[in-house]
Amino acid sequence: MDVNINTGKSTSSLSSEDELDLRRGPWTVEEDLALINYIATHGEGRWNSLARCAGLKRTGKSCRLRWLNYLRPDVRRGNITLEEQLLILELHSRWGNRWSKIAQYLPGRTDNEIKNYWRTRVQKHAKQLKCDVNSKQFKDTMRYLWMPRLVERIQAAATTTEPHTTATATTSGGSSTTTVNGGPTMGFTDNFIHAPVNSNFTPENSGNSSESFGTTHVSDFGDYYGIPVNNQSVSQEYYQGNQVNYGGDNSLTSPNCNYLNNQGMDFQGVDNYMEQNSHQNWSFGLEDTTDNLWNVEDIYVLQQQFNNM
DNA sequence: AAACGATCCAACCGCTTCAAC
DNA sequence: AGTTGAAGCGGTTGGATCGTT
Repeated sequence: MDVNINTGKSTSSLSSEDELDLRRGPWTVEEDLALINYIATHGEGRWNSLARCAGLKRTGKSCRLRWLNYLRPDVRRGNITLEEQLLILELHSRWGNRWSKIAQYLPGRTDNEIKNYWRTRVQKHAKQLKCDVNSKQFKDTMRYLWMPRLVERIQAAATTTEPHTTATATTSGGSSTTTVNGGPTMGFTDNFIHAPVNSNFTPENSGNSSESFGTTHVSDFGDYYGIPVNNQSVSQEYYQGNQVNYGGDNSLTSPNCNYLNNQGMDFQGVDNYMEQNSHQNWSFGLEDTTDNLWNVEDIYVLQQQFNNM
């Protein structure tokens, strides 16, 4: 029986693509170079004819995907940073699985990458909490626990980056600002964390090393409980008061819901900022080197809360 | 060292939307 | 208005890698 060496399929059941002897599966270095060189000369678009003209035995679709998700010079590699996590959570809470729309606000990140992050990390936490990722409980947990924690971690990490960078994170009287390397601060109308633009980002320095961004390692969340912010253990304070109250009126408060409410944290501010700065890369590389956001005790407490609802 | 399971992510698939004619 | 091809999008898959036993 004749078998197509690329697809492994019997030639008797070949599709039109197979008949053209189209390749599938992982791209080779030669294919990548051919695609890059062709686009460098002729530009992108018209993917089917591009694939033919470039001498690639691939579908236009495959070429487009390879270019957009991997070869494009501005594609950012490496771990999703804390700020990016925060953005993803916020934007997903608003738009759901609109990955490409979300990706528009994370320069250099592809919809595919964000989608993978969501499926592998966020859904994993939902699984740990034994609740559906689309349930109100989990969404509330994200909004009132996870996201405030991310904000704290961003601030804490920014603090610990000094004096390696000029990062500062201050909170006083309900305001919070973060500035790194003298970059512009985020123009949130409220007191959302002010993250700067990383104007130094290039594909070359976008490796896994957080050093490439001039920032320091962010510790595991388990260790996070000891990170002092403003000369006090915010996280401990946070955790001690960490009792989510689900009122009969569906109101939901938590200690760091206080962060949201008392400090006037209003995600309209995120909106405003993103509208103004969507063309910019605003991450400053506080890579989350772990997805261990919850420790065992967290999960237990949350499960208890869910069970009591 | 080997086997196994879990996790990650690049790539594919099918469907929808858009634009040109 | 209808058709067709290109592009975009979200869901899914499968192989590579990593961690555990």
